[in-house]
Amino acid sequence: MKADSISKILKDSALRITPQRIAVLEAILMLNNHPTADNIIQYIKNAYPNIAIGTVYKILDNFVSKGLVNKVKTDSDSMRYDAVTEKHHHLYCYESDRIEDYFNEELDQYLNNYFIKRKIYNFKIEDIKLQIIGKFSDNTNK
Amino acid sequence: MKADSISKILKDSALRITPQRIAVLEAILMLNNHPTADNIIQYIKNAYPNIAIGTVYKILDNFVSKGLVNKVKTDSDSMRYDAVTEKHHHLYCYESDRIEDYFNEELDQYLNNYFIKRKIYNFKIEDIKLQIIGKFSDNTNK
DNA sequence: ATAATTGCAAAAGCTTTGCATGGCC
DNA sequence: GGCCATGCAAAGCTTTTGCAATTAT
Repeated sequence: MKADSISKILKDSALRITPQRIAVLEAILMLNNHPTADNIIQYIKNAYPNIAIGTVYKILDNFVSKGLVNKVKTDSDSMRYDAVTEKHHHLYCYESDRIEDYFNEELDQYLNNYFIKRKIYNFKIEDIKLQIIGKFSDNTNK
Repeated sequence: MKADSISKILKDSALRITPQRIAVLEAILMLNNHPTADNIIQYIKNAYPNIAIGTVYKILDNFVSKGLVNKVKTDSDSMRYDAVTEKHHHLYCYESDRIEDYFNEELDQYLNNYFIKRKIYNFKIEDIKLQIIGKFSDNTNK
């Protein structure tokens, strides 16, 4: 992805355009396995040896609060980040650390309708995310 | 819950019965909002001022590996623990930190069947967990 | 008896914070 | 120019680790 299109994404989110922000966003988009902050920092360091860890965390928080990036919950210590903002679910592989996106509008529709008919007492649903746990049949890490 | 029944649970899981383990398991069962390790430690300290933090973490790991307790992923820093081992999902309230269990066998059946018909390429599903995000209508924290 | 568990304290992550410097608009 | 973002280093939290002492079986 070109720096131009990334700049545009930042501008559209009313974020000041800085080289660090471009680098972080590009890293998340390139590293497709839902990178940790550390993955991102390592990736950036090639082109950008002086970037500060704190800066990356601040940028990530920033992106999250603007809805540009989402946090992905995992069982392990560190938070992972996801630049795909369309509604989707996740496939978790318990063998590798791989997490893949899973899109299925048909199922989302079904679940929406299901919970309209079958309300949960005392709870107003805003979103439903599936954690689909299992194993990839190949062994690549993409 | 009586110490007797808790001892039985430990014995059934082939775990050595110690006062610390009884206290931890009792705490998880009593604190119903999916407690953090720290919640558990605070709870235990009343009756048991000298319990070591490291011990509680070791006990929790132990319980998790025996399947007595499950870890619950959240957006926040700390892991939470769940003593309910039957298949269930979670309601996450984004306002409070409340997490409630949600059981629905009918829906589980449907999802099982759905994914038998509609396989995910390259992925073998072992379990599906719903994260149902929203808001409780009351304001209690139970 | 012996093997596992505990307590303690230190250390190891990951993430946040404060503040002076520098850069974007 | 003014304000916001960055770099740096320190500190905060949660969790893990190692080891000697203690306890369960």
